Amino acid sequence: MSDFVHLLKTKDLKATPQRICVLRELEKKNHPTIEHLYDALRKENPSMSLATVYKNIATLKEKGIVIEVNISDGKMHYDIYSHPHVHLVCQNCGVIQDIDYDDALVAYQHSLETHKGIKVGRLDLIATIESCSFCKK
Amino acid sequence: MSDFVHLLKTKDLKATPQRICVLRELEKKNHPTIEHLYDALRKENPSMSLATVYKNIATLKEKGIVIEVNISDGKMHYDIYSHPHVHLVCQNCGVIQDIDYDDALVAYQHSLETHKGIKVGRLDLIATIESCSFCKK
DNA sequence: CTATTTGCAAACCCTTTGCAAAAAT
DNA sequence: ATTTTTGCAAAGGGTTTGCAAATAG
Repeated sequence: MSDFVHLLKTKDLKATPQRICVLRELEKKNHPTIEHLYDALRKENPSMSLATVYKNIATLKEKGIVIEVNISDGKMHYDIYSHPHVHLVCQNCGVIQDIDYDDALVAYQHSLETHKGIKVGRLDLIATIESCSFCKK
Repeated sequence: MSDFVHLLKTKDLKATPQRICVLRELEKKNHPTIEHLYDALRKENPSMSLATVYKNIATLKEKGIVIEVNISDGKMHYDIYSHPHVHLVCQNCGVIQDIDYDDALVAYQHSLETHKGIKVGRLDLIATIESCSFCKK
């Protein structure tokens, strides 16, 4: 049994081919939009519907399997959520990269909690850079 | 001459009453949505058009006077941009607060730049908290 | 067999656009 | 007088919904 089938079962979701394809496409780490997913998946399965992509993403989001990445380009991007991480967005080519938390970010979260007397549930951090190794500018 | 009129002139924008009202409403620090702005401004000026709010926000954003705050609630929120800051969003009541950068966040940005060999242009950071002093939960 | 999911189309926002009239400089 | 901005209505684009048929477990 593939990992995705198992993952879906543990979350009480049916392992439909459409759903597994969505996860497989997300796994490629391109941080695709709904439209990207739809275009890619329609090539394998021409009857795949746009609404199915939307519904599956909504379901996977509710279950915490997928997170939304909002880089303010007018469309939502999606990412499989494995552990907390930061997104690095290249202003030049649009590539989104995942960056693991480091000690300095953990320290910042602690400083926030200490100084503001709050408990941070989640940090959504998008760091914009002018160019990256993919566009080499 | 009011500060806003002066600000607009330095950015080569005409100081229309509608534009000044948008800025005044943004100044209240409620991080309003377009709809909030429209509803509030229509009370003072019933002929104020929704398209005018959109156009002014777009113009003010282009000039760097206003920034978009995306808390993933389906609508964009807006904020006057004075200096870099973080947004704290209460999951319970939806209130958005501005938090100034502190040494720990500056340290994190430096660690990113040092370890990844990148130059960060902007950090968009949204910290989600479960409850806040406004909803007292 | 039962509950969930799919696919289609229509409906639903929120946002943008075109254009003539009004206002700012 | 010139250029920008406003207001209206229509169009646009991404997302959601309703429902019958298909599928997973």
